[in-house]
This record gives sequence, structure tokens and C-alpha cells, in this order.
Amino acid sequence: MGIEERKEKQKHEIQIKILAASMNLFLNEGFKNVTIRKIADLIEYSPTTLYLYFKDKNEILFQLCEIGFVKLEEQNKNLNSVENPIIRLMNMGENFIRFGLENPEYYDLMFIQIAPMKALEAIKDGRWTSADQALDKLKNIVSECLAKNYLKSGDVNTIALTVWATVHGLVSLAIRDRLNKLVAEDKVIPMMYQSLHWLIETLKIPEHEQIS
Amino acid sequence: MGIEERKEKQKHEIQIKILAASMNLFLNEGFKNVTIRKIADLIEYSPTTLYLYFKDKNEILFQLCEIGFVKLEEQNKNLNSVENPIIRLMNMGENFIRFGLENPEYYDLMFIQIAPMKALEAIKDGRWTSADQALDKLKNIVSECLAKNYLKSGDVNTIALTVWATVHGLVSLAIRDRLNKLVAEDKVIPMMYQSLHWLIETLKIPEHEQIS
DNA sequence: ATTATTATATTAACACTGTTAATTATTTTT
DNA sequence: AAAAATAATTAACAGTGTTAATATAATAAT
Repeated sequence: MGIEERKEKQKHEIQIKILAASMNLFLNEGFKNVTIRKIADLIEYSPTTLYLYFKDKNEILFQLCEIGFVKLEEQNKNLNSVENPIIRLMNMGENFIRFGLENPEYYDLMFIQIAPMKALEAIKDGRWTSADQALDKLKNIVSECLAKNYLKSGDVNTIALTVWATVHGLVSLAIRDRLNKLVAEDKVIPMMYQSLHWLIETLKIPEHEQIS
Repeated sequence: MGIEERKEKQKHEIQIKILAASMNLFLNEGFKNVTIRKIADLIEYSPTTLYLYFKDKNEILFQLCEIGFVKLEEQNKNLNSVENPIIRLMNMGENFIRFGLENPEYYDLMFIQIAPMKALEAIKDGRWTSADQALDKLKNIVSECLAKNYLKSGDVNTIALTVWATVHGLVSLAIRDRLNKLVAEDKVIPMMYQSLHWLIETLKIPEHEQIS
């Protein structure tokens, strides 16, 4: 049925418009300004119309969250050219921190806010594929490090989680204004990278001990 | 002026009542139910009266946050009996994780929400003494580990930040429903502790290498 | 003791929020 | 052209934090 198809397409187009307007709002005016009414204003629809295209606000936020993961993945493209897995691990960590600091609103949605997760529970079967994918990338790098004996031995999942937790910890503390209450504002970002560097350096097996 | 004094005391008493009611609400009904009107209902005052005792809601939340730090400190009392600093470091990490999992509402306020930090900017001179204190405790343990050559060398501040970031990363990911979207619900908590254990074990200098 | 003053508390209101039910307008099908 | 289905809107609900104007109670001065 071509007519069915066209309708689907039209519906999808409006969904895109809604998401674009939402993005516009939360990139330019911050997360707190992403309200149903303001989105509706931007696309010149009445507020309630949004509910014909999305179940609720959480679902809109979840979709924005997904866009965020695409952006993060894009930023990780520079990893492909790095052959040394431990340097790749370091770079991935740096990418993550940079992403968080440069896209705090996206980061918030992706890793801090609960709203998008509520949408995930409601619509999907509970699988969070975009995050799964990102975590898999990290796991692959870690297991390559382990295989090449660059990293102190341990369970891949545990190591990946630890590295992720560390960088997420740094970014979320920074974004939520904790670090700048404890050290001078201009020292915050350097300290974050220093922290990551120290971690990876310490987890690394010194070259003279490597048995390749 | 004894009369002045009594007034101050009365004022303080009502402030305590407000905080107690707020605590009641957010422990029993969750953070989202801590509203000015509900607090007012509980203490049988009109909503606007609260503004005579606190500048705004952020200030109330900040005070609750401070109470949270007292609770955290209490939980850390078990550290005094531990003489080995590296075990103490491990225990402090475990305490932190346990505190976060058992008091998610407090944890949220202390380390995730931005509201309390806004109050801090407004009232105080920007010093966040309660967190400073907690971080100092961590730094002391770390520097003791370094002094006794139990830990791979490095800058105390950097190491302390890294450890904090890791445990905060774990707890905040767990609290904000990220981990249970990636691994089975019942594996989440064990994984968190495993992550911490691996970290500390790996940072530790093996006993046979220690030069004491 | 009664008035004037100050401190405390309240009511009314503002400008918002997400969301649902009931209507109206538009498009498609018969 | 009339009937049915779809799309969009208006009105409304039950909330939110917060401010300004008003009323009540406690204290100070006469």
C-alpha cells in the first residue's frame, strides 16, 4: 500500500521536525528549556500535537540521547588509525572526556538523566543498543590490550567497566559543578586528563616486562 | 540581648523543622516529592513561610546535602580500626559504594544534582567544606599508601581524584539506571565491587616488590 | 493600658510544567 | 456529496517555585 507508506513517511518527517526543534532548544538554551510547549512553538504546532508523534516527553529525550551516541561514535573515528591498543584506549578515554565537556547537554541526557531510561523501559525490550555498542568498542580495545599483554591481567568486563566508570566519574563530577568547588576553575580540565593518564599508565605493563 | 538570642533560637528551630520535614519526604517519597508545598503541609505552615527561613529551595536542598555528608562520615568510622592504609583505601571505596546504593536520594543530592551547588554559590564564599573534608580523608589515606610504598607513585591529588571518580562513576551509573540496561540486574552490585577491587589490586605494589 | 511599630504568617497571583479529554478541522473513503 | 477516519486544536487538570500585597501576632513606646 503506497498510501500507507506515504503516511508513515509524513509521520516520520514530523517526528524529525520535533526532534530537530528539541535539539535546537537544548543546544542553544539548555536542557531545562526543552519543554513541550516551546518545542511546539518552534514547529508551529499546538503542544498536544506532539503526543500524536511521541508517547511522552521521555521518548523525545530518549531519541535525542540516541543522536548523542551517534555524535560520540563520530568522535571516536580517529581511533581507527591508532594501531597500538593501549594508546587507542587512552585516546578513547580522552575522546570521552572531550565529548562530555564539549557537549554537556548531550552527555547529561546520555549518562545522567533518568528520563531517557524510562522511555527505554516503556518502548523497547529493555536493550540499550547504542550504549551496548559503545561499551563493546571499549571492551574490544581492552581485550586487545590483554591479548597483547599490554595491560595487567583481569576480566575484560571488569576492566572495561572500571575505565568507563572513571571517565564518567570525572565528566559527571565536572558537569555537575563538583570539581570547581574543590579546585580552582582553570585547573579542573587539566586535572581530569591527568587523572585519566595516570590511570592508564598505572594499569599498563611496563615495556621491559612485556613478553610479546 | 537575650531576647535577640531567643529569636534566633526560635528561627533556627523552625529551620530544623523544615529540614526534618524535607528529609521525611525525600526519604519516604523520593526526591521528586520534595516540594515547597508538601514540606509546608507537613509542618502545617503556608508555603510562602518557608521563604522567611530559607532563601529558596536550593538552600534547603543544600542543607540536606550537608546532612548527607554527616551520614557518609559516620559510615566511615569503621576505617579508624584499620591500620593498613591500602585496606583502608579499599574499605573507604566500599563504604562509598554502599552509601550510594543504600542512600540513593542523599547521594543524588550530594554528587549529582546541581541545585545544591547553586545554593553554595549564592550563600557561602564558594567553599564546599563538607566535601573538602571527605576528599581530604581520601587524600590522607592515599598519601599514607604512597609513604609506605604500597601504591604506585604519583601525585596525591591525581590519585585521589581518580579513585573518587571511579567509585562515583560506578555509583552514579548504577543510580541513574545505566548499568542495569547493560548487564543483568542481579549482577550489577557484584560487578561494582569487583571493579573497585580490581582497581585497587592493580594500583597496589605487589608485596614482594615493596621496599619498606 | 493603649497606641505605634516591627516581625511573622497568610492569601492571591504569576508564569510556568507535562498530560488527558473533549472538540473542531481536515483528509480520505464510500 | 455524505460518511468515516485521521489530524490538530482548545480547554482543562493538577501540579511547580516564587513574589507582592495583605493580615495577624508580638513587641516597644507613649
